[in-house]
Order: sequence, then C-alpha cells, then structure tokens
Amino acid sequence: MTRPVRVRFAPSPTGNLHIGGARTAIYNWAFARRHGGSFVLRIEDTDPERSTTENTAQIVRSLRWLGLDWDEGPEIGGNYGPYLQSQRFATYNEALERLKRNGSVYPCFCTPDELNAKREAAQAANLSNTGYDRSCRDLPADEVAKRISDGESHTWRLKVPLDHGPVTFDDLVFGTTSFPIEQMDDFIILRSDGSPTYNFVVCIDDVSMDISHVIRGDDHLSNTPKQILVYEALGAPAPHFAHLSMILGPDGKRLSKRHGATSVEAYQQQGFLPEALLNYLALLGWSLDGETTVFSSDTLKENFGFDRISRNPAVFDETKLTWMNSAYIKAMGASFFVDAWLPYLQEVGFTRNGDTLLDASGALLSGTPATVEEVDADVITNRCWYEAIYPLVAERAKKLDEVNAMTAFLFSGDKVFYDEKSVEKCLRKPGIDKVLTRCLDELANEDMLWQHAELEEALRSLPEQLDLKPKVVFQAVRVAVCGNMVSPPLFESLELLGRKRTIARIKAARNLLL
RNA sequence: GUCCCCAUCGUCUAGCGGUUAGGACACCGCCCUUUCAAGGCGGAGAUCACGGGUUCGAAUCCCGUUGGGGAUGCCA
Repeated sequence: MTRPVRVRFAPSPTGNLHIGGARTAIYNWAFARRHGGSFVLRIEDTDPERSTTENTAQIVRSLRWLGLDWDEGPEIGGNYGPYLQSQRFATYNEALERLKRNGSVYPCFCTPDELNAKREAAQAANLSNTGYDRSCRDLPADEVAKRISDGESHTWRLKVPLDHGPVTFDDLVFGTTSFPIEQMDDFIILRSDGSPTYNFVVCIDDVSMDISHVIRGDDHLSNTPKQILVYEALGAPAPHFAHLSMILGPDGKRLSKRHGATSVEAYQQQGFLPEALLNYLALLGWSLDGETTVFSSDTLKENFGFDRISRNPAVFDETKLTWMNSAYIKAMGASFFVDAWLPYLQEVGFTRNGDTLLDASGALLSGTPATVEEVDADVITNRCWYEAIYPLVAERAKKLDEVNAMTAFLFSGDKVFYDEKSVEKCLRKPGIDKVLTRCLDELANEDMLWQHAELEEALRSLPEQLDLKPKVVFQAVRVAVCGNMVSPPLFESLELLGRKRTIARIKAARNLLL
C-alpha cells in the first residue's frame, strides 16, 4: 500500500520569501501535482520574537505570484489545520505527554550557563562528541519529582536509545545516509519556558498532517536522524525524505543578503516575470533532459522527479535568470505584456496623451504624471496602441523595469528630452537642418496614411536624394523625435507617436539648429 | 575536534563501464542592419579536484587525500 502523496512547504515568517525557499516550494508543489497529491502550506512561527503576520502575508503573496497554489494552508484551511504552528501547542503537549508516559523523554535541570561551560570544556578537550553529557538522564525518580514540584526550572530531553545502532534512512536525493548513534545528542524538545523546539514540532506536525514526503533544504540533512528518533519514540512511521542542496552566491558561499537581492519580492519589483523565475529556479538543481532550458510550469508538473535532482550545491547566476526573463518577454505576447507593464506605467504616471518629460535618470523635468486610475483608464481605452508597443520592446527589454526608459519619448507630448551626446553626434552637424526640412516636406502630405510602412516609403529615398548615408539621415530624425541615438525602430516609433507630435518635434529640432 | 554531504567548461548542467565528454548562459568572431537589440552561422572554453586501485576498458565502481558545504543551540 502506498499512501497518498502529501507534501508541505513550511517557511518560518522571519523575513520574506527567499530564493532558496522559493525553489523548495516549487519542488514540493511540482511533486504534489505530478502525483496528484496534496500540497500543504504550513507556517513555522514558533519563534514569536522573529515571526510577523506581515511576513506571512508577504510569503503567501510571493508564492501566489510565482503561480503556485496549495490545497491546504493558513488562509484557506483544510482538514489538517490549524496551519500556523503557534496555534498547534495543544497537539505538541499531547505528544509530549505521550513521550513522558512511555519513558522516551526526561527532564533536565541543567542551566544554560552550565551547559555552555560543559560544551566549551568538551570542545577544548577535543572530545569526539561535544553534546550533552546526559547528567540528568538517570536521576532518581524521587529526586526528579521533588525538583519539579519545587518548581525548579527544567527542559525536557529526548532519551536517545543507546543500543539503537546507526540511524539510517534512504534519502530520495542523496541515497542511503547513516549516522552513528554515538553522535546523537539527547536534544531538548521542550524549553524551560514550556515551548517546544523545532526538531520536535516538525515531527508532530508532519505526523499529524499525514505528510508522506519531506522535501526541504540540505541544511536539514543532519537534523533528520534526530527527527527519526522522535518518530520512533512516537511510534509513528517516518515520512520519506528528499533533501535539496543549497543555493550559493557567486562567491560560492551560501546565498544571503550580502549577495544583493535574495527575495522573490525583490525580483518581482525588478521586472522579472514569475514564469521566468520559476523556470530558472526549477532548473537550478533539476534538469528536464539535460538539453531543454525553457519549459512551462505544466511541463515541470508533468516531469518533475527526484531522479534528476543534482546533489551538488548550485551558484545562483543572475545573468542567466535575466536571459531567461528576456526569453519569456519575447514569448509572452502583447496582451500579457501590457498587463505586466501596467504597474510600471502607473509608477511614473505615463499616459498616451500625457506630457511627462523625464530626464535621463528618470526624474520628472516637466509635465504632470497621471494618477493610477488615469493610467488604468488610458490603457483600457487605448489598449491597441499599448499593445503595438510590445513588438518594439519585446526584443530589447530584458526586464520590465527597462521598458519605461525605452518608451518614455512616447509619453512626453510635443517635447523631447534631448540627450546631449546624441544631439552633438547626430543633429549638430552641417546640413542636418536641411535634412529635417526635407523630411518635413515628405511628411506634409495629409493624405498619407500615418503607418510605418507608408512612413518608410515616404522617407526611404531621402538619403539618395540628399546624397547622404542612410545612417546620417535616419539617425538625425531619430534624435529629433526620440531625443536619443538609441531608440526602438524608427518608423514604428513615428507611427505610435502620431503625425502631429512627430512633426512638432522635428520642427523643434530644426529650430534648435537654426 | 566529531559527524554527514558534495566535487564534469567561468556558471547551471547531460552523462549512470566503451561518447570526437553533449546542451544552456556568459564570452569572442562573422553575417544581417538607419541606432540599440533580436536573429543566423561559427569559435574558444572541461588533462571530468588529486592519488591509488577494480576492469580488456573508468568522468562513470571502490579506497584514500585535498577542497567546499552543512550539523554539532533552551534558532528554525
């Protein structure tokens, strides 16, 4: 009989969702979906000092943003709740009482200071085992009863069975792993303040939530034998374990804040698409076939398995993530693009008929940014125009946050922010005023359709007529209209800008030269 | 110190006894081109950490060494 697949992602809300946590969540999710099982979200908030509800909400938001869904969790409930560890203390107490009755735990009256002293002494003496010396393990029962009734501060420790033999388990990623019992410490499962510790509660929860597979970070590999001992004391079957190797920073050290952005939220803000992050993270330690790098979450769900998970730690390569993101932008299509771009438009207050002139750093020079509602309304009524921008930026933008700068010239009315270097190089040259004049002549025809093909048709012969290189002519027009020698394709840009503004800008640029 | 884990191009990886060691990112050329990109084509880049075995044959199996990571908390 194989029991139904039930997996969980159990972050502790002491910060927002970390890249490493996100990958763990993705693998849990993919495994559950692959096997038609359940994916449970459990919040490990037993440390009231560092846990906040805001962090919990942020983690939930990030997971959702990534496109993950779960079957049970704090905000959606389920048959195995509550899903906040802080609300499960009754379960932990009950389990502890059970362990007290069957003699697998004992009270320890050693103070933290004593323990520290012993530990330091053991380390100084180069002892092979620097764990607890078990001095409280065999205290006479009457003494124990008296000290407890006297109210003496004490913890509860797991009584490791000394004749147990090595603790062995088959890790789905690392294979058979074994720990000598002599190394196992009689670790604390209940603190002197009455709160249970991680290695205890995690077992209780996984048992009572009927978790079949524990998929988590490699940093828990050495905790696993401890937990197996707890399962055994409880008389409960241990789940299967799958440990995932760590994600490292570029320096080969464990990924942390000092490596820069490490939260999912930070990548979201930078303009990464959830599909791209998910794809990249999925590939960081797992491979579909060794060849395919871009694949959908459906493909992941259908193919994920532990047999193709790598055991070595992986360096997080933001360059490759960025490339992946650009691939997703190229493939997403105009409609999804506009939806994804919207928040960035709202941030600067761009609208089709706006006049927000920004300088090179993105600071407002003149004009009035639109409100969020106005941007919203504008995108709804001019959806086609916004979607027409997509092909211009799709091949250029690697991240969404770059799109505003790329298209700012479309939102500044008749004015243009001129990049000084571009003006010097492409505009302030002898004869350019004539180029612009001729250009205006060609565009003066009111009957001409203002579309890129017609515009190109109208201007294509200009270089030959003026006996100039195409580059000289078109770069001049580009700077006149866009303010910069680097811009999206010229004729498409003119089309989007419109007849009136294009002509106004070229005239303004010519006047600048005269 | 002790225990556990890991080791293929700069990076992510494929490989699971016989391959010219494959792919992707990044990098370098060339082509395309009115800018920037994108795209196409090509290139360089890995004595498979090192040393011993086993085998007709080892990146693949075994042992050791070195290096890295993790654990060793009244954190999770």
